Formats: sequence, C-alpha cells, structure tokens
Amino acid sequence: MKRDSSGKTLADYPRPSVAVDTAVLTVAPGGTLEVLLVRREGARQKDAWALPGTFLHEGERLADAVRRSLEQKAGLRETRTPRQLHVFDDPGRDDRGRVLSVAHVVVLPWDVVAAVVEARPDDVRLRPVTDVGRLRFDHPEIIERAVDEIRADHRERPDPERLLAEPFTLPQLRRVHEAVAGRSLQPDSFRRRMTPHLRDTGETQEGAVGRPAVLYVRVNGRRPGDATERDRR
Amino acid sequence: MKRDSSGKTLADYPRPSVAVDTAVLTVAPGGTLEVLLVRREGARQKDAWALPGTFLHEGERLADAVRRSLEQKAGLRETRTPRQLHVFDDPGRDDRGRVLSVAHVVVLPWDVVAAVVEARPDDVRLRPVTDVGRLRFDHPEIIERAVDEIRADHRERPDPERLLAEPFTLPQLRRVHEAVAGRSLQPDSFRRRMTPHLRDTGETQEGAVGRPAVLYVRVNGRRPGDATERDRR
DNA sequence: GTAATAGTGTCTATGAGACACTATGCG
DNA sequence: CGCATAGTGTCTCATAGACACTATTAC
Repeated sequence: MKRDSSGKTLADYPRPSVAVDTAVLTVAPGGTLEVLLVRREGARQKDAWALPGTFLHEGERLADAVRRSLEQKAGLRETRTPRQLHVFDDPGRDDRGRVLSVAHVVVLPWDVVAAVVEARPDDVRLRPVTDVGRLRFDHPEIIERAVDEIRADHRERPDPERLLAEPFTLPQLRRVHEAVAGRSLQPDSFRRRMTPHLRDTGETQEGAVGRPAVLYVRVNGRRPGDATERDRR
Repeated sequence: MKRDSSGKTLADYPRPSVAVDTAVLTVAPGGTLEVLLVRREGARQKDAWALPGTFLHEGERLADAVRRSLEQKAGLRETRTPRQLHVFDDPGRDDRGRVLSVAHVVVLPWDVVAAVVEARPDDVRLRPVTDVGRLRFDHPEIIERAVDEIRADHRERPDPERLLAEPFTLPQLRRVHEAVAGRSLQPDSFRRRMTPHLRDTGETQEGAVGRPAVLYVRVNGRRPGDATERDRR
C-alpha cells in the first residue's frame, strides 16, 4: 500500500461518492432543442423525472460512467464524447450521504434519441429545454449550463456536434442552428459566418420545391470528441 | 442507513479519493502574470514543484478544501472564491490509487501573494505563467485553463478580480489588463471598452509626472465571488 | 520653455443586421 | 406563366485598431 507524506494511505482519507448526471440534448424535427429525462427510480410520486445519472464505478473514467448511465437508464447505445460542465458539491444535495456530481452534456441526432423514447415511452421522455417541468436537485441548472455550452459552440462553427449527415444544404444547417440558438437567424449573415468552414460539393439537392440548394461538406472538421469548453476562447 | 433503489447504501459503491489542485494567479509589479508553486512534499528530487492541492475532507465543500490547501501549503489566508476549471480523472494520474482532481483558479493581489513567498521562500515560489518549469501530472494544463479563464473574464469587465483598490486610473487598470492578456493593449480602444463600466469620481491622481489621470470606481460591480464561468456567455 | 504622461478626434477596416433584389427549380 | 425557396449585392451601423493630435502636470 502506497503511503503519502503523512504516512497515510489513501484509504485513511474519507472519500465521497462521485456521480455523473448528464443532459442529453437533441434537435427535434419541429425545430426545438429538447432534453432527455428518465423516470426516477423508486420515486414515490408519479411524474418524477430526472436527468440520467449513475455512480462512478471502480477505475472507471467519468466519460465512461456517462456512457454507461445513458445505456442503462435510457437504452442509449450510440453516444459521443460527453463534455464536463461543473461539479456540484453541496453537502446536502443527496439525502443518502455525501455525493459529488459531475454534470455533463451530450448532443445526439434526433433519430437516435427518438428511437429510445419510442422503445420505452414510460421511462424515457423528451422535453423542450425551455419547459422541463419539475426536476430534482440541481438538474435545471445543469440543463441551463448545457444549453449555454452548446450555444457557444454553434456560434462560429457549422454543426459542431455533427447532427447533420454530410452533405447538407445551408438552409438545413441554419435550421439546426436556429433550434440550438432558440431564435431565428438571418440567412445572409449566417451564410457569411459559415461558408469559410464549408466546401461546396458542386452538387445540389434534388426534388424539392423552389430553387435547389447547394450541398456542402465541412472543412477543418474536428471530430465531435475533440471539442471542449476550452476551444471556444 | 439510507438505501437506494437497488437496496444498497452509498458505502456499497466504491469511492475514489477526491482532491483539489489550484492555480493561484497574481500580477507582478513588473507586469507579468505569475502562478504560485509549492515545493512537493516528500519529493525525492530537488526542485520538485507543484500547484498547491489537498484531499477533500469529510463534509467539506470543494471551495473550502481549496482555501484550506492554500493556507496549509502556502500560508495564504486571504483568499477569494475559487472557480472550478475541470475534473481530471485519468485512472493513472496518481500512483497512490484512484484520485479525481478538481482543478481551480484563484486570483489574488500581488501584496498578498508576495508576502507569503517572502515568508517561506524555500517552500513557496512564483513563476511567470509563460515559464513554469517542470511540473508534475497535469498541472501545466491546469495553468493553461486558469489563464484562459481569467483572460476571458478580463476582456469586457474592468478588473473583475478586484486586484486594484478603488479608486484607480485608467492607465493603472490598463497595466493590470495587459499583464493578464500577456500583451500590450491600445489605450484608446481599451478606454472605450471599459468606461461604460466605470464612474468618473471627479478626482485626479496627484503627485505624478505628466498630466494627472482621472480616478474611477467600478459600476455594476459584481463581487469577486459572484463571477463564474457561465457569466461570460 | 521641455519632458512626460493622459486623454481624444477621426480615419479605416471589419462584421452584423436589414432588406430588396436576383436565380432556379416545380407545376 | 406563377409560386416557392435559395442565394446575393449593398446599405447602414457598431466596434476595434491605428495614429496623430491636444491637454495638463513637474521641472
């Protein structure tokens, strides 16, 4: 057993439990930004919903605990690298004892999230981030931080969460960004901001009413897992 | 003992040790941004320095653990509300066992930091953030995140960390911001950015060579502890 | 007066918003 | 053709940088 400078091992220090709680965000076809909620286990009241979470297992990384919680609590298998938001450490925040919770955000395409909601409609639901209902603990603040985080990432870069499959049109891209931003965006200044990060494929979208839109792919494209809070500054 | 939905108590889950590590930043009179380092306890090599840190005690909040570590490791008594930066969770990051570390940043006025360095020069030192020397673990990344964090806070607001006592002149303020930014700033555009957040006291600074500078105080002044990562967005 | 520092008026480049205008498909 | 949607040229406004210019003190 390793000992530190006071001759103590790590087991001699009291250790809190560590949990992860995750805001899974997605863009609904209607153009709203929605968050995934799961029914609270063992809840006394009906309609008791919460963000999916779990306790960190031995030797497990935080990101892996997030992935495990999403699979266990919501049946989500395809997830991307979660991003940390904040550690909540209020000693009274869990009545079972001292629990630190590391809040995370994960953004997923609509189909992936909609499929699990359809599979388990009694246990899993989606709510617009502007109307999440009554939630436990500090979960509304986690959602607020999650939304702030991904809004900041969407300001300069086209679909940094890769919600759209390539190639896509500028109007498609704009609709995703409008859902994230929670407001409509000017087509012209949106185009100016985004085209430096896009490459024209020369193809156009077929079969729609109106003038066909040009199809683009991302350039300088970072993979979703690369994006961290720090990249923004 | 409280039990959860699986009939387990919290003690049935393995718990990691939780530590805090803190980058204490200050602005030296020479105009450099510096970080406080402490000599590693029980270090085998000489010149083994690290950011001050400690293990979280039972029932203790993270911010209180930060304050305690700064007093114990560096003799710093006057500290302000620390801000969280990131949780480092690499399972191999501490050879004594599984340790999560929550990185923080604290910004303090020069006199406060200089006093403790003078009191314990063998155990405590300051280094420019651009040249920290060889550090253990993930400490250089913590410093990088700390600097990014406070640079972002200084972009729009005059001296958000209250390093200057009121009233102060615009050139004094600019010198602080230049140290934080790590580069010189245009006097005129700096003035334009800052004056909306300042109130002219009508007084001027006496006794210096050259035209006397007008003294200002902050308006809309949040207290240091109020500022969080989220306020920036 | 000169030296030194504080403060400002103004030009220019950049980028966002607004908005009207053009372009190109479908029926 | 008309309708619907995509895309652009251009004006205006706000802001940052650059830089020369003025202002006010000590000596």
